[in-house]
Order: sequence, then structure tokens, then C-alpha cells
Amino acid sequence: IQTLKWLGLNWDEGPEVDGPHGPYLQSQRLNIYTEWANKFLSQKDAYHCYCSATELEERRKIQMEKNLAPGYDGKCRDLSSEQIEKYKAEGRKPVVRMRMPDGETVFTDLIRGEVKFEHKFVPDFVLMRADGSPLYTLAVAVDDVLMKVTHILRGEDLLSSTPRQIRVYQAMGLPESEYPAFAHLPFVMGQDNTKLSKRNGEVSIAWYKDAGFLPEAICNYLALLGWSPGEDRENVSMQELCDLFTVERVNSSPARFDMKKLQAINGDKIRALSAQRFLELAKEWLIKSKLITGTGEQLAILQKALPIIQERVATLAEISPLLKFLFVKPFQIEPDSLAQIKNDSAKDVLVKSLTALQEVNNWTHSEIEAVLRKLLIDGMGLKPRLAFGPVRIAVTGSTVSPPLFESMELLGKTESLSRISLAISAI
RNA sequence: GGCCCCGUCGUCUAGCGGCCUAGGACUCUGGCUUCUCAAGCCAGCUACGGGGGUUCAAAUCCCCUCGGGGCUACCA
Repeated sequence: IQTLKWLGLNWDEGPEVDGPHGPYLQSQRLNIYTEWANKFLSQKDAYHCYCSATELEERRKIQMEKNLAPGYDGKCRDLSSEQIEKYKAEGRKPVVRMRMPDGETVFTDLIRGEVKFEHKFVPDFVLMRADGSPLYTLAVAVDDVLMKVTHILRGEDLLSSTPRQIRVYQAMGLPESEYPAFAHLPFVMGQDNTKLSKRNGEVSIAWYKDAGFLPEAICNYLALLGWSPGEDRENVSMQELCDLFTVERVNSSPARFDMKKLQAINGDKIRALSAQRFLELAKEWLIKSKLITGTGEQLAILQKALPIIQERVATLAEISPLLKFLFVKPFQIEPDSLAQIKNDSAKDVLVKSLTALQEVNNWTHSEIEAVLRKLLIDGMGLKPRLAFGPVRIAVTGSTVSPPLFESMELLGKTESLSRISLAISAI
């Protein structure tokens, strides 16, 4: 439920919001299920089955060996009262089992078209356990009818349980014209072609949240797996998703999950964020990852820094390494980067830059750039990469950073210069 | 094993008998731009699983085959 809310997936009726068909928690509906099970029993749509788990298993095994469809063989369908007494005397507790009549169930799936199941392959199924608790098969179907469900969209793994569900509708006396419409969605598979699921740890939505993905990106991407709005459209907002979605456009074939594509979409979504929204998200993220505590001073710097990195990050997680140099207390140059400036030419660049920058009074990125260009490119004839590289490492501690001159402006003159001299002494 | 579902570039897809020399996106490769990294722009690679039909015409319809997946519980 938390996850659905975070994704922005809300419901108009159900737990927490309530509605006219409650209660909405199965645990509060137990008596309802029991009532219906008893009704089915009295209508002879269902019967008590006294077979034990081990007996059933043995018989299933034999069926398998004979290459028959495994399933309940109907042993307890028509027990005589003597037999029932005998079982009871043995202390057996019966389950309630639904009788599957001869024939077939045909229904129209909104995605797959007409689907047919012959009942000889749909064995009698259990509705209530021996302890009186209901099974999913009973509970869903009863809820569908009582809550007046009109459409059932679910994974295709439930496709073959549909005839059982329909059987319960029939027993409840629901006319066929009032059956809910079924649509069985294709799976989303992992890289290895195995089914992905919400309980599969590393692919839980929470994992993506912690990896810095935006809910709207996840929804957009997931919607694109097995569905497309057509007309070569891909980037859609939540609102557009609601407007454009139709079950008929859902594919029937399973899709593979592609992290690269999710990242690309997430990047698009981040770039499309308003400055204010991006600030909120970045702030929240950086506080959570303990890079900042959220002081006014930090937020002021963050606000100025974000515009120059917004187009450079694909996930919120990428903000931290890019802006770390602005906030980390004891500033340190990354060992690998430091190694790259441990040479005379880099030292030369830094020493001269330091001197030139000390003269800069108007500490703006354009002024800094002008001074350094004049000195290093025009004056020393260096290639840009060689000229600015050492300065970047000295100031940001890394070979990869937001634009250098803007970074130096953000850092301020004092801090920038002290970092350069620090680097010089470290060489 | 039985039953069911599915099959277009590496991946997600467009396509619903002629508009297909099969389109878009992600990835990848090359280039442009460039203070690093991105972003942006341009170019390129790469697909209708196979075989039969039906038809003047098939990625599109039918059959078979191969391949992938699901279900087969007193789990949901």
C-alpha cells in the first residue's frame, strides 16, 4: 500500500478510503465467505471432501504416472451417509469442495480474445479449509460479485484459474451478462527470462525508489512494457497515461525488463522537473544520504548548483557524487585523481592559475573562465583538456564534475584558492 | 506428462491483407559540439523463429512445427 501511494497509484474505493461495498479487508469478511460456502453446500454445488492430503497426493502421483491430467478425482462427490459417519468417526475434518459440472467454460479475455477450458481439465477445487478458513478462489469470486467488480486486470498466471472463478459466480446465481470482464496481462520478465515479481527482493519498487528513480518514470516505463500509446509516443505523464490507456492496446506477449531504458526515461523525467521540484527531491535525497543536514546555507548553495547538474543525472543517486565536493567537510582529492596531477606540468598549471586567480575580484564563472583561458590556453598554449584538468581535480577532487567555472563560483574564491594551494602542496 | 498462453531489430514496441525497401525508442558503434561528465544533433548496425497453405497480394488470415513461459495446492 505504501508503495502504491508513492507511485501515485490511488484507489477510489477500498481499504483506507472505504466505500459502499465494505468491509474491504478479507479478514473482516470471513463470515460472508462461510455463508456462501454453506449456501453452495445446500445447493449441492459443493460438497464435503474427507480425503486427506497424503491420500490426495498419492492419487495425483498415480495420475501423473498414467499420463492423465492430475487433479481431484471426485471421490467424495457423492458420499453416502454411512461413509460420512465412518469418516467422522475416524476424526476426519472435511474441506468444502466445489463441484465442477461437465462441459466447458468459455470467456472472452479483453487481451487474448476467446479462451476455452474443458472442465475435465478443471478438477473440483477447495473453497474452505478443514479449519473453516476460506481459500483465495472462493474469496475473490465472492468479493467480485458482492463488490460489483466490472473489470479484472491481473497477471496471466491467473488465466487458468478463471474457469473456477466463473464457476463460483454461477453458483452465486450471477447471470452471465453481469460477469466482470477479464483481461490477463503479460508478465514482465527479468534479464534471464524468469518472471519478475513484487516479492523478488532486488526488483521491488522500493529498491528503485532507493536507487533514485522517480515514481513517474517507473510508471511510464512499466506502462510501456506490454503496452504502447501508438504513434511513436513514449514519454507520457501520469495524466496522459490515464487518458491514453486502453486494455485493448495491451500486448499479449511477455516483456523483458530493461534497466537501461528505465534509466533513460528517468533521465528525461528529471530533466523535465521544475527547478523547485528538483530542489525538493534533491534536498530530500541528500539529507537521506547524509551529505547535507539541510541548513539554510547548504540549501542556498544547492539551489544554485542544481541547474547545472539537472541535465547530467539520470537518477537522484547521481546527484551525490556530482555535488559532494561542495559539502563534504574535510575536502579530499580522490586518490586516483590525485595520482593524475602528480607531475610537473600539472603543478605548473596549478601554480600559475593560483597566482592569476588571486587577482580576480569579480568571482563569477565567466570571469574565472576568461582569466584561465587567457593564461592556460592563450598564454601557455595548452589543450583545454590538459589546461583545465588539473584545476578540476584540485577544486572538485575528481576528474568528473559539474562545469568547472560554475563549480568554482559556487565554491567561492577563498575556498577555491585554498584547495588549489592544498593540491600544489600535495604534489 | 496434461492443459493454457505467447513468438517483429540485442531490448521495449508500431504494424491489424497492398501505404513495409518493416517505422520509433533504449542499447551499441562512428561523427559533430565541447573545460571533464552529461545533454543535444547527425549517421550506422541489427528483426517479421521455421515450413506449408489461402490470396492477384501476407509481418498481418489458417494449419503444422520449433522455441519460450505459465498453471497443474487445504498458496495467493
